[in-house]
Amino acid sequence: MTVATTQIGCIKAATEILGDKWTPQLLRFFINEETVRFCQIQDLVGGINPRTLSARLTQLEDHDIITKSFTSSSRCEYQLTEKGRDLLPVLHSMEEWSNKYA
Amino acid sequence: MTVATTQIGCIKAATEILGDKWTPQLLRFFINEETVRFCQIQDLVGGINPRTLSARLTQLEDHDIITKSFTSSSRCEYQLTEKGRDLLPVLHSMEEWSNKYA
DNA sequence: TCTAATACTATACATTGTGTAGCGATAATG
DNA sequence: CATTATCGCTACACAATGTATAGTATTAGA
Repeated sequence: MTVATTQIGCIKAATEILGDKWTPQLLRFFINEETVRFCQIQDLVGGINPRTLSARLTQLEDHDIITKSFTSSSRCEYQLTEKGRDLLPVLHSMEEWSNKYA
Repeated sequence: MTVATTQIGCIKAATEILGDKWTPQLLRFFINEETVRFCQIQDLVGGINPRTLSARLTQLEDHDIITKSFTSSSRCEYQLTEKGRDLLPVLHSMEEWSNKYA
């Protein structure tokens, strides 16, 4: 009982990130591509609203899961932090489950 | 590129389940308690809307992740299927990440 | 029989996500 | 150097989703 409550609290941080629509898919791209640009994601993911994408990237930055670096005064690219790369095992286990039951 | 697209598609099944608000928390309870009742979840999770809970349970049933069995004509309990138990590794990896960065 | 719990549903509202358009700035092309 | 395309977003109105609160029929327990 107490155990249960404790463990549920502990999953929350991950669900707050991965629970948002598109976020797991986005992170997948980061893992495959190392550095990613805004419009690259738009093209690859297909169907994501730029406003939503913008919100996700900002949120991921705020949580230190990705970093934004400018390649010129107006163009930028994003890449995973260590914290972000640590999500890889989660994404892998999701992939395994998905493959088994797709 | 082609690889990326393939892999993203593969994560989708898991995100469709775990991406909905509350669902990972719910599943956590199933794992700890084996069989769970509607109001038990309401109490344990705290704050989940019964309408939302109802929708989640129906969805999980539709995806063969839980089964519903009646203990009387109007009372029932839910439990994980094998497919549902296979989500345990995902939840564990989410827990690990959460613990590391909470 | 009375009370409390179970497993929900109903309604109105708040929050979140979407489609489409567009904008200022920069990079590529001719 | 002028034109065109691309980049990284924002704005708007709308659709979908989740929430607070209340309520319902049934039933288990005292």
